Amino acid sequence: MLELPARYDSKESNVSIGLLSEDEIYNFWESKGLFHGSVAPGKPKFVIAIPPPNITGILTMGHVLDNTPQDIMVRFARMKGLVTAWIPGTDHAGIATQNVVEKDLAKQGMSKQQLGREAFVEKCWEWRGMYGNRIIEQLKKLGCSCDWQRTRFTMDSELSYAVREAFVRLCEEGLVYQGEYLVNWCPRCLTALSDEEVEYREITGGLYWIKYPVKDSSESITVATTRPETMLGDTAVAVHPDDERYKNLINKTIVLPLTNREIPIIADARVDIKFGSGAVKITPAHDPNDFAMGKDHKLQSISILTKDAKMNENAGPYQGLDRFKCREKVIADLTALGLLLKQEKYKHSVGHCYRCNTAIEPSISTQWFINMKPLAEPAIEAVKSGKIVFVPDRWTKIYLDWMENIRDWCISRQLWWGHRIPVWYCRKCGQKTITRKDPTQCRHCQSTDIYQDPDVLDTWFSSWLWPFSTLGWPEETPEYEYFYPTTVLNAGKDIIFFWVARMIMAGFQFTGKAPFKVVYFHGIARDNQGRKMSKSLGNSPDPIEVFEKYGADAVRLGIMSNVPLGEDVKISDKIYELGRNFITKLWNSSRFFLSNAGDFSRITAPMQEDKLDFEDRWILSRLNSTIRVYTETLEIFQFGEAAHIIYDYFWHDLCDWYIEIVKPRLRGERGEESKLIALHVLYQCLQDTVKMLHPYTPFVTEKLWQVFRRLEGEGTGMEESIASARWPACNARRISISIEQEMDVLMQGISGIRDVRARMNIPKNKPLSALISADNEEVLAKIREHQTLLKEIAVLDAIEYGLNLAKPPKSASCLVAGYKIFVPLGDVIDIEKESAKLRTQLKKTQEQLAGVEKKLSNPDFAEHAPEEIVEMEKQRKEETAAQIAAIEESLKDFAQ
RNA sequence: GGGCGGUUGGCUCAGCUGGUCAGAGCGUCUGCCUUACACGCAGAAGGCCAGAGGUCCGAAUCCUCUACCGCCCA
Repeated sequence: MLELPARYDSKESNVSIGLLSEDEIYNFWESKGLFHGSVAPGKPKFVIAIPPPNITGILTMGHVLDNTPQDIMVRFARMKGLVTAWIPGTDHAGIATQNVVEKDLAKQGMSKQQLGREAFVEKCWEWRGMYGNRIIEQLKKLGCSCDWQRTRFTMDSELSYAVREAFVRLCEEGLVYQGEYLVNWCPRCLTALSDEEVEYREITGGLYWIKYPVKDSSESITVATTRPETMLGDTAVAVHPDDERYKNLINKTIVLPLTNREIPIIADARVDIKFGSGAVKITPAHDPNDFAMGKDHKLQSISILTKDAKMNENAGPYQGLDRFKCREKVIADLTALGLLLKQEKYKHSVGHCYRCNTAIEPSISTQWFINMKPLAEPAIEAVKSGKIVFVPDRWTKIYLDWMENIRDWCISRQLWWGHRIPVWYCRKCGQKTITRKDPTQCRHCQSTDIYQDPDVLDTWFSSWLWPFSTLGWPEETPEYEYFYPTTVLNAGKDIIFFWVARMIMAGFQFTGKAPFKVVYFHGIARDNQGRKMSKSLGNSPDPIEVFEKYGADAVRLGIMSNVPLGEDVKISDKIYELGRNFITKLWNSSRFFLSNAGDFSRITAPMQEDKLDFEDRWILSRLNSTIRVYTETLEIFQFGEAAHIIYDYFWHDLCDWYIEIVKPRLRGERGEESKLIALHVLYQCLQDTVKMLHPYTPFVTEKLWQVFRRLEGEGTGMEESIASARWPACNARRISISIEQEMDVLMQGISGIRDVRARMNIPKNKPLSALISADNEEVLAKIREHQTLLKEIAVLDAIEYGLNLAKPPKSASCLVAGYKIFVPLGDVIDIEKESAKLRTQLKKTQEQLAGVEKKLSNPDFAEHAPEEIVEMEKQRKEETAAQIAAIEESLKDFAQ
């Protein structure tokens, strides 16, 4: 017999009895190649392209939350017999990586400029070689069953080739353009960003009211602004054309304080009359709205900032000052001149760089853009028509809103690390050459005096190709042919625009197909105070440490059983404990089974249908109902709900009831055959539970699987790993509502008797006698049929049955639906407690009755409600009334 | 300013195709080391479903409004 330790330990390894640690189990899986999906044309498949974590990343709870559901889906699919491929990999994270490597260099007193572009990129590759796979390795600790042979990196040569192809194709179709526009500029990272890479945050700043004098006049106009320093770049003041206050000033000239530049007062309907003074300064070079207005009014754009947000030569005496320092100085100077009329606290949202958190500086520069409208069309259609489904579906609307108002995508970045833009400029003719292969001469004038665009492409420009670039596109490889389109995309709700939307567009644009059928959105990991877990807050525990303490299984199960669909999850030690406790329970129930099992060969024979006892049929019914509902729930991605389903079945049905009921049989009290049947049933229940749990808790289930397999021995057909075991099939013939109801009636009685013991402080093991009374023979007969079970579980030494029995004196009563149990207690009875209990019950039941009567006495109810509902209520009324009578009768006994 | 999500026992959440729907886990209380499990067992207490109005024979569940919390987009 195999003795297992009393507690499951995820780190324990005892190879001699076949117990492996989580790490060893993972190695076993890998060595068997279980996660590799082979191309098998015609065979059903399940494919997920991982949202590639970036190479600078280390595992966070966010990744756990992101990858666990994927692993559940993939393992579930694999066990259902589909060819599965979960394609892992990383992205190169242009800004983030460059920042990290630069920081490293800075420690050595070096800058990337000193190093030069080529050497710097070389450093980045080195860095990537050293650290770029950390997160991938950590995913293994989590248990992720990725197809590691298909691991990809966005800068692999094949994927770079795909990026190149995509860019050139877009150019060929005229969807890419270059131009000078106001873009989001990060003065820290020194690059342009797309609109999505800017995070807006509420800032309490100031609103400054500045008096601008009108030329050759005593008049003046007051503007209100949150950025006074930009007045150095003002090229107009705008008012609303209908604003009576300023009508007479339109077209007059302002002499701009501090610089004495002359600028016009213009009228534009976009000015908000209610904001500030109603007059706004226009700085086209540093504000998006002003930029638009400047264009329409053909205003000059005066840039007053350098790339790193210091004042430039256009700022005159302020040159060299940092933008915020300059603001202070400008305010001081205006105050001195008496031109600052008012200064008030003001809340407004300010864009920040999503990588370094620096306030974005809108600034004019030449960048590359994609014209997105044409790309959006099929992507909109696909979601509208249901070709692609979002789970939960409320994201559909958010997606469509964004798509229908899509703006062009700035794809050039002033970085060195990334895919360099494949555009060459000719110094001779000034024309551009855009090609799939690096050119040696200008396509237009054949000059060899050409140079490549220094910029690289947005990292997301490679990520949006991920579902097919990882499969070999643009080559029509067998992998691409078979695995594409993929099945599901799993995504955090925070990357819906960044990634999901763009991938869908790329799918249609480049492959003509939707890249996946379903997008499953999950929420964000939060701490128990509800704050988003983040590196900067330091409130995200290191998952690896948590795995050490609780086991990866416990973390997975804990988190997944607390995931509201598509909502954020509050993560705390409590939820790991939930997982751990459950796993211990699983472990111990298996231990219990094994300690009774003896020779496995006796219990793996086909089940003898006619020998099954009532409780055997009951638990098999429960098992099969659970298989059915659980499977269906997983199919629709309700992972939290599914976890509860399996939890309830396993803990409450199997452990609390079945195992307890069957213990006497296992002790041999009902003969060897009965024991074997019970063992047989228990084994099936356990084994199916273990299988069903495998997607959630892959390690412990594999451990148990190996134990079972060892004991079953060769030749029983057990797969070498649970990862490739067959998903339990629901045997519908085993499901019996009537058996489940019958059991329920018994359970109520047993609970009632236990309650009596608890109330009266009667030890569990002290046998009691009971009288069971009902108003019809049928009920009594049913109960009598299960009297052995009842006696054993409720610890009764005698049961008397009778129709409408009178309550014996000094007895406690349990009033169960359909029958009554009296437990004579003699002097042990605590009359006070017993009557208190009965009184509360009476009150409650009377309230119920009142409710039902009210319903029934309403003539409209009888008239409008469906017949069966009326019938049900009538029946309920009778039952409740009978219940009340019973309680009153019991109470009478204690009246004196 | 627009949109979305939430508001259910002390905490975290289920339930929301309207009629035993008021549930679970944790926490609390009582009693148990009952030979699988104290990361356990048995039992109990605790909410009338944010507020107001409406639809309906009937609403936590549908509609409207309000309040508060959170998020997204301008």
